[in-house]
Amino acid sequence: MRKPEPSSCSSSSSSSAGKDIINVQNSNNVKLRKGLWSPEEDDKLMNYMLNNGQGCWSDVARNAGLQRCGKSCRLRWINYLRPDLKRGAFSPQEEALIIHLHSLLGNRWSQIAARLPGRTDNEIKNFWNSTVKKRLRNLQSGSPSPNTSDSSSPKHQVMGGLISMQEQAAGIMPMYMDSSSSSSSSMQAMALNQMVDPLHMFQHDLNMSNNIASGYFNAPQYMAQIDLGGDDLPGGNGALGDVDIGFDGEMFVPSLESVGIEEKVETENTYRRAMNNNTFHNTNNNNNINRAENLARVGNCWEVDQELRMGEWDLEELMKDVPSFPLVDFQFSN
DNA sequence: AAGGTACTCAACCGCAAATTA
DNA sequence: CTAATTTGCGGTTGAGTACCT
Repeated sequence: MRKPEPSSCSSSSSSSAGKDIINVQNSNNVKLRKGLWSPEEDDKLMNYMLNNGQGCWSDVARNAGLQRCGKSCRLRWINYLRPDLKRGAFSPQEEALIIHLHSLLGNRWSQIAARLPGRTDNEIKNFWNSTVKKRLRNLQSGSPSPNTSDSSSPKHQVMGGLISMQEQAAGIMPMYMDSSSSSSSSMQAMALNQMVDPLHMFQHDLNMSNNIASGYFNAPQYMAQIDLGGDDLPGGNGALGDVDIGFDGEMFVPSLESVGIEEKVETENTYRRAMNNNTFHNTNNNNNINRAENLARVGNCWEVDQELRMGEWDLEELMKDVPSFPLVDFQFSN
């Protein structure tokens, strides 16, 4: 282990992370550009990657004729140019899953991103830091989120539902809501997550919008195979509203004092096992296989069977019952 | 319409792990 | 085995933009 060379991408020629184009020199006196990528640079990198695949990133930068360091090329490809990237706002399911995964994984953005194909760790990190963190803060202070006032956008409808849940939660379990430390943030998210169960959201979303749920699984079939109605889950009573993501019913809030992480995970696992065994595994179709192959061909950064480990406990074991998104792609038709 | 504030997101930095020579 | 290099990650910054007063 050693520090990177001063001439590398982390050159201290500028402390700005801003978007001005700044030229720095590497050890070969070749000027390296920094800052925003031009469309021409994007084209060069895209063409090179599609034709040659991923190799050593410094070679990519050189061979593609880019005056960028390899690190910059890698970042640009992973966060912006990769053909499998999703665009647009996070779906309610993705949002719920992020909250859920963050409660399990903390700030391990790359591992969270690995469960959300088409999303990058940077994207998720930004989403968390700007949107979710703010909501947790509002929850902590008890003040309503400014976002809740905008009920016109679908995203805000969903998150408005989230907020109202958070506000309910704030009165119930204030002990989890009073610190900005990361661990406490995780606890907040966990507390939140106990009510914002992604599976519950999946189920409700399917209930109310089978007509728009498309992609790799058949929603009506799913409903027929497993009875996971809101009444079956500890997070809801099945009395679902028509706009918010179904939190307007009364909430069952488990005692947090009595539910540790392991218990919580096991409780959730109980519900997820049936789901995974009966539904998701049956949906592994050719689309997914081909997609995975294509991604491998262009050097994609996530792997379907990525092995996950965290600290001293077996992350894979912990995560095995969390729906794996490579098997379920939420694409909504217009 | 103008100025101020809040928010988003692309891109940077530093560090550490992994890999290669 | 060691040093050098590459890769990957999480934290942070700041320009651009949307929203508010």
